[in-house]
Amino acid sequence: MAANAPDSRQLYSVYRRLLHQHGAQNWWPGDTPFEIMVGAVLTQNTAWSNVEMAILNLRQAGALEPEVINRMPGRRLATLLKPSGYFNIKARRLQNFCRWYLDQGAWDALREWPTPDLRQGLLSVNGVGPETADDILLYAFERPVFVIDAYTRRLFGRLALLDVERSYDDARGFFEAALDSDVALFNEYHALIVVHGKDICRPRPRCGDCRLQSGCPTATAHQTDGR
DNA sequence: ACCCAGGGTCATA
DNA sequence: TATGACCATGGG
Repeated sequence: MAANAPDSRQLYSVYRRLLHQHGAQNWWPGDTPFEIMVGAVLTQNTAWSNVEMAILNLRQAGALEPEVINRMPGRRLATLLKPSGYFNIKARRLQNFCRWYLDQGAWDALREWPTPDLRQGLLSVNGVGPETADDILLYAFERPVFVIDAYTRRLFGRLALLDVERSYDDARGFFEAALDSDVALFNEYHALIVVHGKDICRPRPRCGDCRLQSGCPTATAHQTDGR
């Protein structure tokens, strides 16, 4: 039932309100492009506080470099990743990514790739899906790509600006068509959506009768959308 | 003792 | 193509 035609004014209005409420976030929380890429993989369905512990482990082990991650035994890597959860899968995914990253010539080569090619390359890695790829494109390679995540769907779904059922690429196209193609804008907007989601735009409480993962669709009595 | 978190892949129908 | 199972830890 949600309106789906891109509406620039509404999207910019929401952006200004988020910025006013939360202040500039200056993302991504990570020092180097490669650390950002690692964080993007590790944060899949995982609280960032857990990811931080895993990245700290990697740093202390001198393993925040693709060559080191690649030649490390999978078991050893999984141990370092333990606090971030899904550590066996993530160890494999990180090594898949690092192998691809080095095979393509690492940063100096990849930074020259056109965005569509870079996106396809990232998606070709087993363990890198659309959101992880776009995190990397936007925050590491500074390409104007609008990241869609669970917080984005929840917030704009509740604002009735976005149909929650739309596909990832469709939802991304919705934002990219309505907003100026601006890296700084996309960067800050997504960061604000996440911060707002953690603080204010909470998940809907479960109704007790059903066990749907994202909350009972009929349990509408809540005051968690924020203003 | 729940519930949730900045997803993605794979097997099945 | 569409749903479900699975992955797993730390914090509220």
